[in-house]
Amino acid sequence: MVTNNEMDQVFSALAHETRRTILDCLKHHPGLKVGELAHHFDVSRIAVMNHLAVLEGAGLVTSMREGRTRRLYMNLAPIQMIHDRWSDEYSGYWAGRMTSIKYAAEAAARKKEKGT
Amino acid sequence: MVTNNEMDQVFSALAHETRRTILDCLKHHPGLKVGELAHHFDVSRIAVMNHLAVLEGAGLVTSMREGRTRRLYMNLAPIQMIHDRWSDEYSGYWAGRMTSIKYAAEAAARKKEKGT
DNA sequence: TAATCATGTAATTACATGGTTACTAATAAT
DNA sequence: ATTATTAGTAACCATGTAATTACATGATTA
Repeated sequence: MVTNNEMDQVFSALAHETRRTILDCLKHHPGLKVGELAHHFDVSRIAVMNHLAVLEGAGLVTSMREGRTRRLYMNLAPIQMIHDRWSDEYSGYWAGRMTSIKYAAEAAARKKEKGT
Repeated sequence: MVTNNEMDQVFSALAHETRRTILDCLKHHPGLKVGELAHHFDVSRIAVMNHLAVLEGAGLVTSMREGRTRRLYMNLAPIQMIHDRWSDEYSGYWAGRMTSIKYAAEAAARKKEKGT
């Protein structure tokens, strides 16, 4: 089962570009250390650590101690679980790929109009 | 294309139980009016309207004016687009369903331990 | 036209988030 | 043993979020 609280944590973890980029880093470089990871970003190491705490809280990042360092790993299982549940719950409501592309085009057009 | 900003909006829209429940309501009752929707919740009508604004900002809810009322509809296209992109980007990194179930069991166990 | 009803806006409040700097703790290296 | 390195904690600040109450707008209906 996946609780509402867990969903809150997973979705808000994903709702920040830096955190999504962290996941992407860990995808490409599994086992990265905290400091190494922090180098990839403009914000302070502390800010990155805060983001890590959010990701770990959501279960999206796991880590293993190794001396005075910590090795970090991405874990997509929580997303997978939400995905599995939603595929069932909303099966039949998903638009086809073409429909969603059409929606994207319309959204882009709307944004363009706003700009004038 | 789906921009980082759009992803931020979609994920933070989904990161609140009330908003997820709103989507669920609109799934079951498409064309619901604002006031009718608000009745389903404990919080004030204004709070529900704020949540609606967030969902509309993310493109997850659309609406059509009809006299003095507004009819609301769920739109899953933004989620679909993110899903399509991630399936590509992270294909190969998804754990099998069994693995994610195993993860869930471990998470539950960890939580139980903490409680003692 | 006046009364009513469905929405929407403004102002306010409490709390959460994302960031900073300064300091602490613990391991490794000289 | 001292020093440097890596990670974590504390305190703080600005901004954003989620909720509230009170008021405003705008369409129906009596």
